[in-house]
Amino acid sequence: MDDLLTRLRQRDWRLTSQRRVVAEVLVGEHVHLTADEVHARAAELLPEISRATVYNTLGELVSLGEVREVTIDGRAKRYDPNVTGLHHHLVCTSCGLILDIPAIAGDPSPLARGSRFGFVVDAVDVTYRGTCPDCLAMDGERRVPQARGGSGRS
Amino acid sequence: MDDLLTRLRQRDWRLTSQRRVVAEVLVGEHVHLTADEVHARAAELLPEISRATVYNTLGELVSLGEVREVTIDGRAKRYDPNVTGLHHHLVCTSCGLILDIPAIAGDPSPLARGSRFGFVVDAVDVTYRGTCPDCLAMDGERRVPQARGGSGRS
DNA sequence: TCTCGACTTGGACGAAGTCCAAACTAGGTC
DNA sequence: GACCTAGTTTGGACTTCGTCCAAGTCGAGA
Repeated sequence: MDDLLTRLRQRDWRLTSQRRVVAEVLVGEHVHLTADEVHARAAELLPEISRATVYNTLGELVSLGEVREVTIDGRAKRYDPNVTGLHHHLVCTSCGLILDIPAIAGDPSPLARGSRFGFVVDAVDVTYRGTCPDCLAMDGERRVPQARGGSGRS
Repeated sequence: MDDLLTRLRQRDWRLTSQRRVVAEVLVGEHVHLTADEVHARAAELLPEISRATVYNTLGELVSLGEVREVTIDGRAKRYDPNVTGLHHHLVCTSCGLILDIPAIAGDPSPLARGSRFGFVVDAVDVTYRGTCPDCLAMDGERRVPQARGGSGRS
């Protein structure tokens, strides 16, 4: 966390209390929060923080490469503080659980694939969709799908 | 196209003119249209068709497995009529071009990856993001990014 | 401490998508 | 062909997610 703040300050990022709180929420939670969830968590620490500021700050953290933006379900974007290791996402379409899984040998190679089509590729998003162990166990029982936001260790 | 309509009718899908038009637009265009684009195209053939009907019909085609829903940029969902062959998407972040590229040996194996975590995986979305040849050629010239919706042969 | 430019705020706005009740119609039955 | 009914469509209201803007605030260098 302190590392992050130091890095940001080094890049002329003015360190306001709002930005600090947003960064804390993201790094502290280790899950994939939506902007609204970040706002809610941030507001617990700093009640007067505005939605616009949260959006601005998230956008900046993304463009600084400190946070990764993932769109899992086409609804709200989610913010993933895990940018250090290349990883993919395993998503439960029943309960919304999002798990980070490490990329392995044999996973798609960006450069090789893109170059065949003249593209210069700089990122690959891989999302596996399926059903998690818990939902599989619940089997026949009808369950109202609910967003779990991802308890994946990021 | 006729195959599609036959398949749908066999599944007790009531064949209305609205549904026929939406299916025609999707299959005819072979590109990745947004719901709004589908509505605009459909309205050329059937001016009184409503947005709600287009959304309903797209949702049904997706749940029937005749169309694939892809979220490329976190904005509008896009609808991909190519569900026959396993393929990935190559997206130009500069102009919005979307290209279908075939999956190849060495691409992620859904079942194997998911099972390590107790998941039963039924789909994988792979999106490569980068810059297309045209935008690379335009190089330094500042260009207003615009959605090209994807001219990829689906 | 002062100053200034970057940052924050709240509210308006816009795009994408959903919901609902009323009207309509495809397709089966007679 | 006429009738019937459940499934479909419509338009408009509504929700959610996100962006924009002008005015006010504040971090950090001088």
